Amino acid sequence: MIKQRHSLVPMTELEKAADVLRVLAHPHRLDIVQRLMRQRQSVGELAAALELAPNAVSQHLSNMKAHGIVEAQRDGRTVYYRVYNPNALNLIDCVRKHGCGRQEQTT
Amino acid sequence: MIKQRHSLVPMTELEKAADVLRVLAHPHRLDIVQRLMRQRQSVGELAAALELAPNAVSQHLSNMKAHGIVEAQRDGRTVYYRVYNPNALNLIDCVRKHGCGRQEQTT
DNA sequence: TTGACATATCAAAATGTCATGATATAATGC
DNA sequence: GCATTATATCATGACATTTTGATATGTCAA
Repeated sequence: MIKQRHSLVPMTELEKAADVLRVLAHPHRLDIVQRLMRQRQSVGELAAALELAPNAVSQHLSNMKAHGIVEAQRDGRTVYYRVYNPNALNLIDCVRKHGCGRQEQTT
Repeated sequence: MIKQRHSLVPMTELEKAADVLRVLAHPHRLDIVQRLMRQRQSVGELAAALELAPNAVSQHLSNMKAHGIVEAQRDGRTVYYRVYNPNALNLIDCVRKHGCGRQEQTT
């Protein structure tokens, strides 16, 4: 078994990755995504669960949708969202599993 | 094999995760981390590789150090950095592996 | 001690993000 | 059509981040 050195991800890819990370880097949006990982939910359900104004939740969702993280599905007058991008899902899972473990720092 | 539903990560944890994600959500910092994953590097080496001013790189590093992502080690007048937080490392690996795959969106 | 080099810190302008309230659109039932 | 409910969009002030140049610190060699 030969130890393989990773090749460097090119800048264009890093920019895309940073775009997605920036969207995920918000506690409310992380919370939304982890809930959508369990099952699809409507804007209103999420707003109630997170105790946020519906328009705030709608904005977070539209932000994530624009970045391909979630997708919408309208049913009557309620709109259900689900996680769309499986890689964002992987990332979230990574965050969830490891707690993204920041040790307490000595600043 | 029973299908296990994930428990929800509490808000306090999500905030910590978001903190780290926010720091990683920058193309230059991602680039720095992926290079440090291969081997430790000095500020000057990184600055040359990224074609950035040394002070800019130093600031990125100090930001990441403050969040426990990298650590510094001085050798003479040059300061070497390496990845410190193994979970940040996992996250980066996740980003690297999957390209953090944003499909092109239809906005 | 002085000069040179490597890194770090500081400050300010430019830019970006967040939260909030007001308004707009979409779908339903009457 | 009109009222109601569910989402979405827009605008704005507050706040955070990024970039840049100027300055400071730390280390070495002579």
